[in-house]
Order: sequence, then C-alpha cells, then structure tokens
Amino acid sequence: MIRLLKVASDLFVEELAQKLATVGLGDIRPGHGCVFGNIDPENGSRLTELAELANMTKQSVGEVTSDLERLGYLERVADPDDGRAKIIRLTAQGHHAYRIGRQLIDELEREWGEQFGEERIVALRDALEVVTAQRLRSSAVGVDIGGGHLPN
Amino acid sequence: MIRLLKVASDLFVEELAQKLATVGLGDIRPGHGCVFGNIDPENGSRLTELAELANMTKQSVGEVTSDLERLGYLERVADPDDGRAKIIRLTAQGHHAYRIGRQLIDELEREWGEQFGEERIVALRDALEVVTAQRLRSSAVGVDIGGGHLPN
DNA sequence: TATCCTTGTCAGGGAACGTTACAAGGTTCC
DNA sequence: GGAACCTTGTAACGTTCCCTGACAAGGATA
Repeated sequence: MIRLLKVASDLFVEELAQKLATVGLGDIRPGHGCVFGNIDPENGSRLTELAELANMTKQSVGEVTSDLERLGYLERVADPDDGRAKIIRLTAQGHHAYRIGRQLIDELEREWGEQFGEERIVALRDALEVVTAQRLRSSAVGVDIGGGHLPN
Repeated sequence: MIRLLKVASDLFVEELAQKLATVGLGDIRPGHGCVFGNIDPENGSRLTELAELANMTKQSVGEVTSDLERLGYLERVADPDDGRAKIIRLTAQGHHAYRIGRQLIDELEREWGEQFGEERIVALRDALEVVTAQRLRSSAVGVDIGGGHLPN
C-alpha cells in the first residue's frame, strides 16, 4: 500500500509535469503546487493562510512564492488592512497558468477514467477523500489534533 | 486528485514512521524504503536490481545502502559469480527490522480498514494496483515504455 | 505605553533524489 | 587472445523541496 500510494502519486505528478511542459508551462515545478493548489484566484491569499492549507512552514511557502514571483506568475501587494501582511495574488500570466493547470488536471483524471475504468477512479477518489478528510479539514479550519504537528 | 494522492501518501508514510519510532526503529527513514521495499530478504539483491525496482539511479540507492550499512541493517558482500558485483543483504539486525516493518505496515492497513471502512480500503488498493500496474511491471521486467525514463 | 502576538523574511541545514565521470570486471567478436 | 564494448558500482557535485532558529516590524491588549 505504501508503495502503491507513492507510485500513483508520483505518476500523477509526472504526467501533469509532462502536460505542463508541452503547453509551455515547463517552468512550473511540482513544488509550486503548494501555492497554485491553495491560492484564492480572485482575491489572492496571505502567506500564513497558504502555509496552513499546505501544511507547510511560512518560510517554505515564502520561498516558493518568491520563485513564482520571479517567474511572473505572482505578485505581492501590501495588505491595506494590515501593515504587516502582504497579499499574494496571481498576475495575468498567473491566471492563465492557473486556468490551464486546472484544465490539464481534469484532463488527466478523465484519461485515467478511460484507461482504468470510470468507476474505479471514482472509488479511488472517494477512498482518498475519506482517508485524507481528517487532515485536510484540520488544516483548513486550523484545528490542531493530536498527531498533526503544525509547524512553527 | 493530485492533492489527495499526495496527502494520503504522506499520511501513510508519517504514520509508519511514527510506529517505527515507537518500536525503537526511529533510525529508519522513509528514504530507506527503496531498499527495504525491494530487497530479497533471503538471498539479498544487487544494487542495479534494487535501483531498477525502485525506479531510481544506482547512485541514489547506493547512498541509501551505505547509510543502512552504517546503521547495521545491511552488509555488502562480494558476488562469487561476478567480480564487479556485490550482494546487498540483510544482517541479523536487518532481518529483524524487515520483519517488524512488514508487521507495522500490515497493522496500519488494518487500522485504515477499521477507521475508513474495509471495503473502501479494498477498493483503494484495487484502484491503486490497476493504476500503477504498468509502471511496476515495466520496472520489474526491465521493459522501457514510451514515457518512462529509466535513469542512466 | 508596555507587553505580547502575528506576519513575513533572512540565514542556514538536511533529506532525497539526479547528472557526470570513471575504474574495474565481464562479454563478444573477429 | 586481444580489442571493443557493455556492465557494475562509486565518487563528486548539484538541485529540489522542505525544515529550524532568529528577528524586525506592525497589530492587539491590558
């Protein structure tokens, strides 16, 4: 099981990376997912918020953010309501990549459905959602449960 | 899906690491899995063989092997049939850890079955096996298919 | 206003891979 | 029975992706 989970996860990541590369988004790496996967595409998000959702430290997400900023996908703007905070939001280029990325992920899932059986993939998703529900909810709401060490 | 797969995979790895730590095997890290997960516990394995099965380079697996050798779980002995090769095999301590590790993995899967529903976990395993079948078979047999870049 | 918490950043480090280059032992083939 | 070639493993080095520690500056609170 542990092996199967890792191989399947890596497989999905690799296939997505390949699709991204073929549409000219090869500079987006798997590690960037912690931002693209959690950012509010409309209003932007705070670093702290992204870090919590990704279950990572602010420092790590901050580095990814700087990287994506250099690449032109993000920009940091001062938060008018809080002098300490900055709002991380998608640039025009970032919005484009975000949309394409979503499409490619959907496409990949459809392909898996065709290759491996629609209902099998539905069952896969269902099982994964149940298994991960606890952790995802806890990070989304900020509840700290026993095992989960929220960094910093 | 990509997020679900990664979270589930990380979750399993973390829970296993925790179990290992509580039984005094805390010096075994996730990265060591490429050896423990593929080695022939009876006759030992060659580095090249382990690398193929793990879908990694010989250098990477070699480093893990040296690490586990330092920790006392493995030993490298000259292959009597091939002067170039060395046989990587479990020491007594390594056999013990191997057995315990298997038990803990089984235990974890049973726990998941109890927590999340037996048939859901069965469906999960089934789906993962189908999805990963191609890659696992290809690495096991040494067949190089289109996308899969076998390193080196 | 003094204390304390939060937000983000800088500096540094480690784990888990990969790439390049190479020595030494097999294999093959004239 | 060499010469050319393919393996096997290793050494050195780089990259990606994350973490810990320390801290300045702005906000909340008493």
